[in-house]
Amino acid sequence: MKFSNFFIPTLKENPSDARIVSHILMLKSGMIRQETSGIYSWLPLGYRVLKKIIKIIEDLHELYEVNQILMPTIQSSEIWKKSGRYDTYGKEMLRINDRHSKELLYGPTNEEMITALGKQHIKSYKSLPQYFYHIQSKFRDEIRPRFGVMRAREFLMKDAYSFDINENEGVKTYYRFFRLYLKIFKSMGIPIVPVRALSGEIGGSLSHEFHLIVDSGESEIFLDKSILESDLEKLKDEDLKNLNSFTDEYYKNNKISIKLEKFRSIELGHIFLFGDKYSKSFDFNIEYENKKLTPFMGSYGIGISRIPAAIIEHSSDERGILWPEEVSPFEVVIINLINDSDETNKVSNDLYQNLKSKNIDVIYDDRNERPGIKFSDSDLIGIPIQIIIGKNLINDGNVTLKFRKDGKEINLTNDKVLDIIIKKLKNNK
RNA sequence: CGGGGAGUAGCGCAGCCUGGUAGCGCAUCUGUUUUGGGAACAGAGGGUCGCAGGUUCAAAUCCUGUCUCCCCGACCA
Repeated sequence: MKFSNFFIPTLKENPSDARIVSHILMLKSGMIRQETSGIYSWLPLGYRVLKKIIKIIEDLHELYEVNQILMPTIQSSEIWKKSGRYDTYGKEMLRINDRHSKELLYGPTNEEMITALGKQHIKSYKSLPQYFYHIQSKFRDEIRPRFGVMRAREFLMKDAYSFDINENEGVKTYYRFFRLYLKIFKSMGIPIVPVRALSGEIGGSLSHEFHLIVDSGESEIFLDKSILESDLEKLKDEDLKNLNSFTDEYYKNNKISIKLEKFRSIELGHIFLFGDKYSKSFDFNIEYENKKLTPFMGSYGIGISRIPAAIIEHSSDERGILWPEEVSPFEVVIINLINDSDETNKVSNDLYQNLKSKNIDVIYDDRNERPGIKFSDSDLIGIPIQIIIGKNLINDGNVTLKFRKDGKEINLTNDKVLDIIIKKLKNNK
């Protein structure tokens, strides 16, 4: 993408409505636009980040043999009456009537719908286990939306659901998703911490949340610091179960007496093993060894649209955002400082075309703007690698490779840049 | 829902107390000069002052109602 064609309404001044750094930077960098309280449009820059996150989630769910589907955002009240949650869910649920006065709702989650789907189509125990997921907008009518997309009312969520023949198998599936989650966040460059949690509204016995530790986080967690350094993917199910890390709620309710450290954090994922709560209320039964079997279920959520904000909370400086390469809207930005030089134009353009042909996400700042503006925009939007092309090219045939995170600069002849960037990005993949 | 704050040009704000018909910075447009860290000068365009009603010769300003947004608290990915 050329910067001159890229729609990116950046702001020079801090928006008056934003308080926390991620909200400020997302508005300033033109990632999002508020439509009304707690409801946002994703503009090109923001949507690119979102799509990177979605791609990682999709690829890894595919790797874990989870079926991707797409359920509707609008649901009928009937299935919610069946589970009993139409009454208990409360005002968080946005209820709508259609022209025939039929009661509809904008789904806050999909346990009921997936259970109805399972009941209709899963007819034999031999087809279990079954795993499904989808990525879709949800609506929860929060009492007070805040912090931009961090606590929005409409938000994008990945929610997966599992059906197993019994609790034993359900627990295996649960830890399968647990590991999948560790892998997903690792692939996004996010140091995630799993914590034992209460199940809340969804119900059930086993539940974990996946948190990112940041000082501005809304949640509080208690944990044994050694967890932060250990490679959790290598642990056995049993060890994952016994990790010393808890949500504050769980910590207090269960009167945990071990000495643990308290951190502020953002919840990015939540998994539940809730058993037959929904399959039972839907009368979802399968024949098994001449008896009835009620599938054992779990659900596994990731708050996708919250992730970009969480990453920014975790990683920014006074100039702007610092994206991890894995989710950065672009991997490389080419900054051409001299717009009316044939030489810099040619080198910039060639490099741009070459990087694109190697499938590297590159944005080329070809605007007729002053250097200061180009530098500050690049820093603001947080692209990890900058290639600066200007005077040095004309004088010495050099371009400058600059890393957003530490500001380190390397001068190279322009024929070497391509190889070095390709090598660097490949090493991290 | 309780408590607080705010709606004036695309963005950030002043003006309101003490009514006299709207201003500043940034952005935008034109021109000239600039160009390795948010340029300078000259000129130009842009506003139903959130909305409705009232008071008044006259309302951004006073009064009443209403809508929206933000912040603090209880709820949540």
